[in-house]
Amino acid sequence: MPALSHQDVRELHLFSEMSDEHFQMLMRGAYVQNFPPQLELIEEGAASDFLHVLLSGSVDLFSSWNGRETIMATLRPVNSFILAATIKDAPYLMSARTLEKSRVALIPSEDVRKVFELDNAFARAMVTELAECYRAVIKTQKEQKLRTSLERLANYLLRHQKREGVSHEFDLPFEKRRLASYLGMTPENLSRAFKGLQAYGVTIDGQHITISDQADLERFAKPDRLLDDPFY
Amino acid sequence: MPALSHQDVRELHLFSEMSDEHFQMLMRGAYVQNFPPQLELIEEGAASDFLHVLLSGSVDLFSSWNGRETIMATLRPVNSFILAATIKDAPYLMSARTLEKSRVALIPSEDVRKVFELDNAFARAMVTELAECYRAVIKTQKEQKLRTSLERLANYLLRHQKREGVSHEFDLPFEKRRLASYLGMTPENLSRAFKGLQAYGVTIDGQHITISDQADLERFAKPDRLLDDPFY
DNA sequence: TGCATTTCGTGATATAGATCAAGTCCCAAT
DNA sequence: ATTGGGACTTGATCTATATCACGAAATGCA
Repeated sequence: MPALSHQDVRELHLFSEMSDEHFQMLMRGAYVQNFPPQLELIEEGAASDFLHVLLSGSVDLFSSWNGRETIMATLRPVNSFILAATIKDAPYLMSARTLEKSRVALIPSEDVRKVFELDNAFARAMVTELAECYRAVIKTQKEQKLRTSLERLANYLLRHQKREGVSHEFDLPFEKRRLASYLGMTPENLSRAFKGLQAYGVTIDGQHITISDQADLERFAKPDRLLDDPFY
Repeated sequence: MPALSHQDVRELHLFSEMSDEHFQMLMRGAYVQNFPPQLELIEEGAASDFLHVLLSGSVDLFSSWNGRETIMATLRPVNSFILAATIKDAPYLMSARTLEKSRVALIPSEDVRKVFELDNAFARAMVTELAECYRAVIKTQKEQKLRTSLERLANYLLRHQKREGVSHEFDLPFEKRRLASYLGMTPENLSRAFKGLQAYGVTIDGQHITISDQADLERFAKPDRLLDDPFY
């Protein structure tokens, strides 16, 4: 594993507090790989052999049952994923695939569990990480159950706007079919939803979004810190 | 906090591995309270003052937004709840209310965070607990997104049957209106779903369920260890 | 430059489930 | 015994969203 990637991993909260010695133990068996787009990294049901850390690119977590499939989350760098399966030594509950060309660090699960027993700072960082993951899923589930697709889109736009710095114009970060899946709706309905938001001053041209009446959109979207604030 | 309740809490995996000294530190500020049915113990958005441990009775975790409300989970004793909010010192993401007369142990969040820093075994137990909670939510979300209401009911019946020992007859553990909410559907639709399952050999008389054709029901329900096995 | 593929938009229709409105049954209090 | 309320059922709509079908636009590639 090249030293540069080490540094990226080390800077993650999950790994930043542990001792150098234990970090080296983790890195010894770890390696970094470049994956092409649309490659399945993980299949749900398989044993968790590696803790994954996404260094660049992006990754979807998805699940299937009885021929149906749904996207559970979309990950951006730098972030670890499937920590819970790794630490419990349990099968993955979700599959993962790259969306674009991506660099991923693979750390053997066995090493993670061993170092977890040795390093108290690592164990504590894991508590924080898992608590954050837990809360993120709860927020997603709340949003899915409590908001209509139009409301989810409106709030997504407001969140994205905030993330990018508060300008009234910005571009969508990925294609609409993926945005649709991420928001739990079909591409067709996403089209209609964008049309529906025109009534609240949202115009769209290709990937480019313009929010002409911020107050009106917010009045409709009713953003809520317990659902939309990433730090809560 | 009476010694008997101490014992119940101590036996939870979360508290069983820590030192006696640190357990006493937690129990010193803790107390047990009896609550009547339908009492709101926690309101979402509030600061997390106490880690809760349900000793007897049952509790619903639910959320609201914009006048809508949804049940996120139903808890049975003995279990802790809102651990993630407590350890992150963040506001509750869900509200909690008793369903029946319930005994709950309240442990000051500040003490939990303090002991978490001192006791390594406690920190590690927390990792396990949070990983389990995380996986439980993921399973719920998968089930909600991938299964229809009829499929959810069918699988619920199979899970409940297994939990109670594999008899072909059993009683529902709570009233149908609550079961409906738990399964993410309306009471009306639950009625219709029960009728729909008659085609697969399920008969219902009041609270009493009879599964006359186990194989047929399983063929329809397609239970999956990644969704339905509580230990995965 | 031109062709093929994919993405996007839009209308028509289908479907799962919610909501609304009665009506039945059961139980508990008077 | 009578009454009243709650839980449950059932049927009739209503609504959000999915699915299907097709044409237009954009994109990539030879």
